[in-house]
Parts: sequence; structure tokens; C-alpha cells
Amino acid sequence: MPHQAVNTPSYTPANVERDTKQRKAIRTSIEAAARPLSPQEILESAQAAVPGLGMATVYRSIKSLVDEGWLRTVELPGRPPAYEVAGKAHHHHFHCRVCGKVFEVEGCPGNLKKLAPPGFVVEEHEVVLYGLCDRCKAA
Amino acid sequence: MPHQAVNTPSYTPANVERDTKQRKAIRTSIEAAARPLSPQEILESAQAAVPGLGMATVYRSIKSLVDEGWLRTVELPGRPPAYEVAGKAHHHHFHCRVCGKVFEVEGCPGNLKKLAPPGFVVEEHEVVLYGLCDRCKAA
DNA sequence: GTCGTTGCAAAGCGTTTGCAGCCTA
DNA sequence: TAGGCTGCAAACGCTTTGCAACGAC
Repeated sequence: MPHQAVNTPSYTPANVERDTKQRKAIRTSIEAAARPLSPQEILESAQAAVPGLGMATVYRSIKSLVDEGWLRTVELPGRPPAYEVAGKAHHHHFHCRVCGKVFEVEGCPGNLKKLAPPGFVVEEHEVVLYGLCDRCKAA
Repeated sequence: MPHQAVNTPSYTPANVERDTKQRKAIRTSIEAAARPLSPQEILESAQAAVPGLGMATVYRSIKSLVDEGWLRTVELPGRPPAYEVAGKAHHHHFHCRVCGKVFEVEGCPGNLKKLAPPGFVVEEHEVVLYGLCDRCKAA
């Protein structure tokens, strides 16, 4: 079967994002975190690399990174949304009621589709655990 | 742990709180609904009985009813909080991505405590299903 | 009559947007 | 150099709070 080996496809998306120092700092901060970060946490972390960074830029970068599919929104009940790198294995979250931080938990209870009433179609689900993280439990 | 039966919870007026027509209308609206209501929905529903009712009163009433334990906050990801009468049997929620309404679902997957990392203490959990409700599926 | 409650409006808060200048590609 | 990107500040939508009048007890 023939393939395109000769000329590289000139596939150039209309809106390519520019790789500015602000966005690099934002991506680096999110990658470095072991847990989903809030916009405020992203701002503070990225300001270590780019002191003048403004919150508006953080929100705009988050939005474009989510649109690109690089970033995933983690909407947690009662808290502002947090963000984590997309493409991870299916997992859920643990929300510490003391320090407020969000942690990832592996696994999934399964059998969730059976809970829905007849006629309802389940497409996605979210499971959130609340309690004390190991650090707050010790304190 | 045993929980209260599902039938109508009785409202026990707190000693310090007055039972005004506004609060009666708000309680009645919440009791009449078959699903959790947002503050805006509560306002609109209660205004049928008390036309001059203001949003500030709705928020203040919600807060005191929650503090009393009569009302339960249902915090759903990506939406403003909704409220339902407390004391119902343990249940979870289904969020229709088309009409945006929230429905109650019976049952619980169980085994959730096992998902948490070692050293973490699970006190509560929430399960939210997303998809199409029966009405939106038909349409 | 007391004093908690109400409605209005202003203040908070987190998020979004308009704009002029900056800077990457 | 062009046009996307940034920082500032104002705009927004939702929730909370200050205040004087109201009304349940």
C-alpha cells in the first residue's frame, strides 16, 4: 500500500499556539504537580518562573490548553475547578476536608451504570472521596 | 449506620428563629420539588407565594436551614450548589447533560473506602453520573 | 415593644473580557 | 513585520453583607 513518504504533509493548524515563557511556566507547573491544581495554585507556582505573570493569562492559557486536549478539567463539588494533565488512566479523586487539597486515587468501583433509573443513559461518572489525607490525619 | 426513613421529615423550628411567610414559602418549595433545587429555582418557586421575595432572603434562609440540619447541600461539579431536604436515605445523583437537571438515583457502589491511598481516611463520598435522562433520550 | 427578619443596594470574589503595547514565529 | 499574547483594569455573574424599615412573638 502506498504511503506519503516524499512530501511532508503541510498540515499547519490555523491557530498554532505560540510558545511563550508564560505558557511554558504554566505547563511546567502543572506537569510538576502530583495532583490537580487550582488556577490560583497554578498562578503562584508559575510566578516563580515569571514574576509578572497575571491571573488573566493563567485563565486564558488554561482555556486553550483544555481546548487543545492537553489539560483536563477536574470539577470538584464545592470547590473551584482544578486542572491536571490529560491522558492519564481512568481515576478518581480524594478531597481532604482539612487542607483542601485534591489527590488522585486509582481504581474505580464499577457497576455504576446499573445505578441509573430505567431509560437513563450513563455516559460518564465521577467519584469523589472526602476525608483526611495522610498528612492531616497525622496532625 | 442506621439512617432516617425516607418519608416526610418534620420541620422542628429552632428556638431562636422566627417562622415568617418567606421561610414557609421557601421550605414548601423545596419540599414540593422532586429533585435538588438551585437558589435561583428556589427563588422563582417561592415567589409564587411571596412575590416580593428577594434573593438575599433565599440565601439567608438556605444558610440557616442548612445549619439547622433540615436542608442538605448537593454540590455538583461544574454547577452552582443545589439543595434538597435532609434525612433521606443514602443516595447519589444523575446529571443530565442536555437539560441540566439533577435527579436522585438509589443505591451505592460500595467498596469506596478501599480506593483511597494508605493512610487516608474516607469519611464521605459522592458519586455523580452524567448522561441523558429518559426525557432527553427520547427527544 | 423587642429584636430577629426582610428587601434593597453595595460590596466581595472568582472569572472573563477590552484594550494598547509586546514579542514570537 | 503580522498577528497572536500579555498585563492591567474594568466588566460580569453569583453570593454575601450593611442598613433602616418591618413584623412575628
